[in-house]
Amino acid sequence: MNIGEIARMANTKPETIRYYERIGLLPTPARTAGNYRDYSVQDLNRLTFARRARDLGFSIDQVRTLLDLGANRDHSCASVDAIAREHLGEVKRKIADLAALRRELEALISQCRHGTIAECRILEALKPNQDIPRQARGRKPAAWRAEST
Amino acid sequence: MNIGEIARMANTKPETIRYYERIGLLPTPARTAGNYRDYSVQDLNRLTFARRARDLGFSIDQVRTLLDLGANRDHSCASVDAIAREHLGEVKRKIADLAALRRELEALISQCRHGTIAECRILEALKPNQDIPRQARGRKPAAWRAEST
DNA sequence: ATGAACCTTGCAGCAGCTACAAGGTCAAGA
DNA sequence: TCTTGACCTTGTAGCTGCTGCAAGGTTCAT
Repeated sequence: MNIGEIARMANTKPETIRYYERIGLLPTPARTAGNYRDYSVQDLNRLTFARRARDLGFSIDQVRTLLDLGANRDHSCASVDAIAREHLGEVKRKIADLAALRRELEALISQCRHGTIAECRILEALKPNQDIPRQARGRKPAAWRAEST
Repeated sequence: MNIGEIARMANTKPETIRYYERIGLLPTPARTAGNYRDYSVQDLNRLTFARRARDLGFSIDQVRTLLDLGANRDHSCASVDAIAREHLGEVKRKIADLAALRRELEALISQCRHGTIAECRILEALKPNQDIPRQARGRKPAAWRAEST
């Protein structure tokens, strides 16, 4: 198979495959007489595995490790489990972070009174809160000013 | 204020501030006799605003727009609202993608039987499904893009 | 023979910083 | 006064994971 064929089969692109080769995630393939990359079924399997793991959000380094682990058939799969769990942990953390973010944004947006910029609560809420002392915040907005591009 | 002081006050780093200046997010500041950057309170406010917006996940471009919008006090704040809503939409989409991912990972991990690599279900599940008969079972979650923040 | 559709290499770019290196400046202590 | 060390300056390269482009080579059909 040439690079375009394997790319279609693995649902990816030639550029990505060459990139994977460059960073050592895929072995350097055989070459045809015309210097085209010539891939085997093993190459396709390795690439497909890598793509699937990437789609699940594993980092390139994690994919590399998973591929390496897969080579030792007698080894315990505990390390595989550990990598998956670690990744799951990261995903959960990201979800929590984004959920907090969503709450903040929703609070921000819910304050919009659809007036002018001068009384915009969203911008207010983003502002440095140094001079919000006791009064309502509308009074000293010149504290920050944008100058143009 | 020199760059280190303003950095501490805005809870960021000199490198970041110089970067913001380079990309035009912050204006070029005054300079001292010794060619040190010399920041005003306005600079600090602008930077603090930018950092807060960035912490809430707004892109640099969105921050730039928000800052520009903030300059026209008479303008309607509808565009500010729109940007915030758009960002909220992105955040929600990301949360949904990550939630799908989490379910897949949990399914993967729950299959681990703690045996050898040869019988590892996690690796199995990641493998090219070329010998999974006729059921087209190749779906993947929405192509989510991992990112840092 | 010619043209399209591929392939090759190398390099630049995206976001949003971060981390150097090699030198200049400044305030404090001996 | 001199020296130390903590800052500052510029410029440049690196991070992740690709993606795109340019300039040229190959293959295949017509």
